[in-house]
Amino acid sequence: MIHMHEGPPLISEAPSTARGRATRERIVTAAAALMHQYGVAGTSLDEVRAATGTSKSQLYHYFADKSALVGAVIQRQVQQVLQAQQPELDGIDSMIALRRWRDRVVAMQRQAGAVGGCPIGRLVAELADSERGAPVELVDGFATWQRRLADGLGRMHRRGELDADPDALAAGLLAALQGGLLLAQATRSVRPLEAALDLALAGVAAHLVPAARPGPVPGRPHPS
Amino acid sequence: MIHMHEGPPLISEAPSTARGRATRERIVTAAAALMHQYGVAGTSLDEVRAATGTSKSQLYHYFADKSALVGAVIQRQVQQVLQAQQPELDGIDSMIALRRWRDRVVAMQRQAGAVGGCPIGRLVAELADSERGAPVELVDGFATWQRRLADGLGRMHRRGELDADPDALAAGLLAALQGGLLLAQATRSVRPLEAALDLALAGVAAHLVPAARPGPVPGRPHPS
DNA sequence: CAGCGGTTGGACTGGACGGTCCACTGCCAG
DNA sequence: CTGGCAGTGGACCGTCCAGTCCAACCGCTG
Repeated sequence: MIHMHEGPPLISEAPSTARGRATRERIVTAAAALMHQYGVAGTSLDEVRAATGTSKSQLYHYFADKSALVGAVIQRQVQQVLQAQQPELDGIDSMIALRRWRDRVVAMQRQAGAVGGCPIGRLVAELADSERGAPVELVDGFATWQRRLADGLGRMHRRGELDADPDALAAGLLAALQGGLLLAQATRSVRPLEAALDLALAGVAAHLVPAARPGPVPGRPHPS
Repeated sequence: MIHMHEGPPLISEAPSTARGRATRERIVTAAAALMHQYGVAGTSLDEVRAATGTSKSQLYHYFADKSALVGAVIQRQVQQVLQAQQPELDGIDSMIALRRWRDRVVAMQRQAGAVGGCPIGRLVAELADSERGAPVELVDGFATWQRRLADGLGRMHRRGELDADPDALAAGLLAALQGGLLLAQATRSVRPLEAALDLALAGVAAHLVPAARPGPVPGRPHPS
């Protein structure tokens, strides 16, 4: 079981030369790929070493210990995932944009051979501990991801097009994505992912205020 | 990395006395609990041994190797999960029944301290391999779970109350549940689970045929 | 009570893995 | 050219862990 460290720095060394930075980068990249495929526990430092053509001392030169390396991998994956959807994620304030995002996510998964779920999701499942929960970096990753979704939804809400809590909808969408990816990974097919996202999108659409205009929907107060 | 075995039996011994069966049972139960909490890789056989007050030779008397034990744990967890929702899962053929199921699942998670996701989900995340996917037992577990949901939905569909593919809806619901549990585990709160299920339920409701109404739905022959 | 199969205890082994240590090399500043 | 420091190579250590082995034990049946 790997526990994320807490407390004092433990930042190990930040490389000061270009070569050093390149090596560190190479290590994190390879480690991220290996851990995505085989899991954190299933990836040994020797494998990372072999995959990068580095030596043991370099790993420990740039990272205090394995959990520090895992921390770096987490940061990288969070950044990577968010960046990959950046364009579609930025301005989700209409059903059309939401569908574009859906298509993008599905396409990415299909391109990846419908194999291997969300890197963040996998890390959470593996690293979450009953008493301390998941590492903060991961929780934060989910949080900003959800916020990005909620931002656009919030705009729709403020425009009076949506009559539900944008945060809850965003959480639901994110959950649908994660669950869809999990099932997709299990069945090695994108179908469950599509089903999950479509169902969630239908749920969002159900909270659309029918006409921009007239009168409140029966039993559902119209937002100011 | 643990791989599930395939090929020849490898069933090890089935206990023939009551005492033997009790011991085997004790081992599987404890192993399931440990693996749910710490993951498969994070649970050593020595820990299982200690938790059950058994000896190494007993573990290897009843299970060929660790992966056989994992297989038994999987079977147990699948059965356990499905059984826990049996009553609510059995006749999901109305929105009311669907909500009852939702409430049941949320209550179970809340009771568990909003900690630790779905046992099956965790196993899938940890054991799924890029090239061979998840162990069949797990995929089957998901499949029967989804079928249970789809059965009720199918009845609604045949009654003309639902205008969508019951299988896709079931997959979406299951994904929402899994994703919701993952987020719940990360944030240690049931909120995301509620949000996920509510959104999915809204999605199902959106596919309800407006009036129960007489006569065939357009384009969809009414079943005899 | 003798024998036997199912069951149990626990020492032992070989290898994997995280982590340490020290000697060396390349690069840049003075 | 040279001293020094970031960067590198890789042998080595202690621990953990899956899996092996054999000697005992229990409870049944003949």
